[in-house]
Amino acid sequence: MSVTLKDVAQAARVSVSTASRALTGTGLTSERTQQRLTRIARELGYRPNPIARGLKTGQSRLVALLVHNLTNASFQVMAEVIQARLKALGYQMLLCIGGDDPEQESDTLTTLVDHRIDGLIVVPTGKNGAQLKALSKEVPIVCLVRRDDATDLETVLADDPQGAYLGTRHLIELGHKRIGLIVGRQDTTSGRERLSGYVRALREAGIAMDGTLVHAGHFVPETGATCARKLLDLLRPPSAIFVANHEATLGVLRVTAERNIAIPDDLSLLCYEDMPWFEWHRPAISIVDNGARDLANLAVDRLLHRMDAKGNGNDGVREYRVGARLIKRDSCRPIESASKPKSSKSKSSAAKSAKV
Amino acid sequence: MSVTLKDVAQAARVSVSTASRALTGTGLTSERTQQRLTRIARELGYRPNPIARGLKTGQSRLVALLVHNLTNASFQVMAEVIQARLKALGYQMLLCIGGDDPEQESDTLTTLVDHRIDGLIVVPTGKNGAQLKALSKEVPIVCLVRRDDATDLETVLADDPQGAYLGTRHLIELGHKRIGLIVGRQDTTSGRERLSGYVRALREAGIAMDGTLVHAGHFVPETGATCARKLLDLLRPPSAIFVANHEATLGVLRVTAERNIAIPDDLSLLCYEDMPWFEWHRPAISIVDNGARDLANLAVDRLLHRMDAKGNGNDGVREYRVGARLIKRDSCRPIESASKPKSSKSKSSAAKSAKV
DNA sequence: CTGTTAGCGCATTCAT
DNA sequence: ATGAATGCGCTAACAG
Repeated sequence: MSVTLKDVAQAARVSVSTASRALTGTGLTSERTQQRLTRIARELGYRPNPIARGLKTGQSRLVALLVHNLTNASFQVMAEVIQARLKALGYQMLLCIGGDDPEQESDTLTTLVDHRIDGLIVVPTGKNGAQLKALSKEVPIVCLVRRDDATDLETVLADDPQGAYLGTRHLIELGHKRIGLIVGRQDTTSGRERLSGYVRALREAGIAMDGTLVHAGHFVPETGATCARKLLDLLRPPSAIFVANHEATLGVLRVTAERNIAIPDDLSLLCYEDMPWFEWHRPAISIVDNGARDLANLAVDRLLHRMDAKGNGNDGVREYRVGARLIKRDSCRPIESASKPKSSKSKSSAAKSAKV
Repeated sequence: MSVTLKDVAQAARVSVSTASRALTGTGLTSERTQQRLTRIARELGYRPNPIARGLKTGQSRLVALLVHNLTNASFQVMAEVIQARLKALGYQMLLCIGGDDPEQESDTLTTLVDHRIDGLIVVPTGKNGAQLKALSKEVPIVCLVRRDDATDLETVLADDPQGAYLGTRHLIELGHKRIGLIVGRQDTTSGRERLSGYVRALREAGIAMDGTLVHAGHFVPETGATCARKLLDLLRPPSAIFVANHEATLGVLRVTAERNIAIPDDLSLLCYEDMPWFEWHRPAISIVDNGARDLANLAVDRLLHRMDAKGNGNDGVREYRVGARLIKRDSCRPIESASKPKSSKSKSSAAKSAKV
């Protein structure tokens, strides 16, 4: 079938090992044979067999990325960035989609080490800490976006406390007092941390926390719809909603569309994590940018570092943070007076009836 | 490090070959030893080494998917679907992103066969036909979404002629006579075919084709912006635009937003290929659905078929089509009279000022 | 600097 | 039905 090292060696009338040494570029061969072998290999169209090499060396030039899905815009850019970086380094990316399901994650994890991957970047569900910890002895692992609390792995996180704080403070500065929060599950790093940022901003502003304004839920659009309805059905609905659960954003938008709620006139809307179309949506949607691209790059950096410093175990493990940024667009607007909660409501219903 | 077949064999006091036979489930062992070995293997936590197995068998349980990017919504769902299907069958998916760049494609292709992938689903750039053809002798290949004209590979395509026809006819039925078309590069299957569908619908309706209304361009948002501007700057601008170049959609939206063009009042907009947010956009954007999910499923089906019928070469190669569907939402509206282009314009500006 | 030998983990042929 | 032996393609330890 394909041309092997043996073929090259024979053609060059040297032993297989000489050929190997010459082509792998260990300086253990004479300059001349080195060049000669390289030439012959090229002429013959020799391509080393990574499988055979892997069997010997225990390496595969395969690096896996395990994410929950590809619908989440952050995961998309991370996958693209990571794949590009890895390919440039001669690695192939094994992309796995775990669906945020612990069982699938566990499953995938084992098959991945079976395949002798050289490294792993994983967005952990958080339910397979023990397994992850065990695997980390076999292969360098970097956790991305979420921490797995049961482990002590190198971890690259967004600065969610800061991001949520930034966003909430922005809304407060615009005069909003009743700010609805739709946030991710509280058993995830980001879920907890974004809530904490929200709470801190409120406290700093001397605004009493109102539990009815905060909803935590699963990472699906339906969550957004359900929570948005609950918020808008409140006796005193919020004048702004901070959607800090990326996946829920579509659901929220659906509800505001259904109810003909004008943004930002009737309601200010701030979302977490950018999507390409947020900018073209009307109104353009203001966001807290989590820095997906930089997160991915940093994760690759850290992984490569650990892959180089091979065998160092979980030595010098660290947690990294990539700062968030507020990107103001057109979906948030100032509230003039804080003392007329009715006004906004009547205004919206007026707009509604006018439209019908 | 990890437990090997030898370990299992020793623990069971049998030879390695017996262990191998028992565990791979060739019926060449006694029922009893079969079960005993299975049990012991499980107890020891034995996991076969795919690398070693691959070296022997020439297979890897790896199937590659090569797409242009993950920004395109269709590619996202295809990647998700394909990965899910493959994993269920015990394959790992190698996701590669080629950026629609022939050189990258060629590069990736060779490394993939180096890795002895068992199958390949590829969205070809169309510039590496020869290579693809050669590789198809080593590994089953299915082309997806685009055909590579220089090859005769099994190919799964969307029914773009039909889809474009459907979309164009829809606009015509709404009374539009001047329909702008922004379509993909004409050196791609989809680009050519969508144009042809547009042309056919026009011809059937007895509408003369106006070259200034048709723009073909690269698959990037900028294309959409550029083309939209050209169309709107026309002395007699179109009353509807059919964006049949998925990636260009954002660019078109940007321009209409910039110019405060109301959709569908000032301009009807129809897009090709769905995106999750099209439904929540205001107005909700009507689309021609290319059936990404079904395309992916069919591609996997065909690939598996060819992988089973191993060695059959390019025998019985076929081209498959997945039909398109029109999904009407709110971005297209009927034109009452063909002779009052001014009316719609003044109306929209009235609406606009009313809102301000 | 080069050739010889061995072995990675497994599947498979040939014996028995 | 089982064991012994061979080799997939490559790298590395060991001689020379």
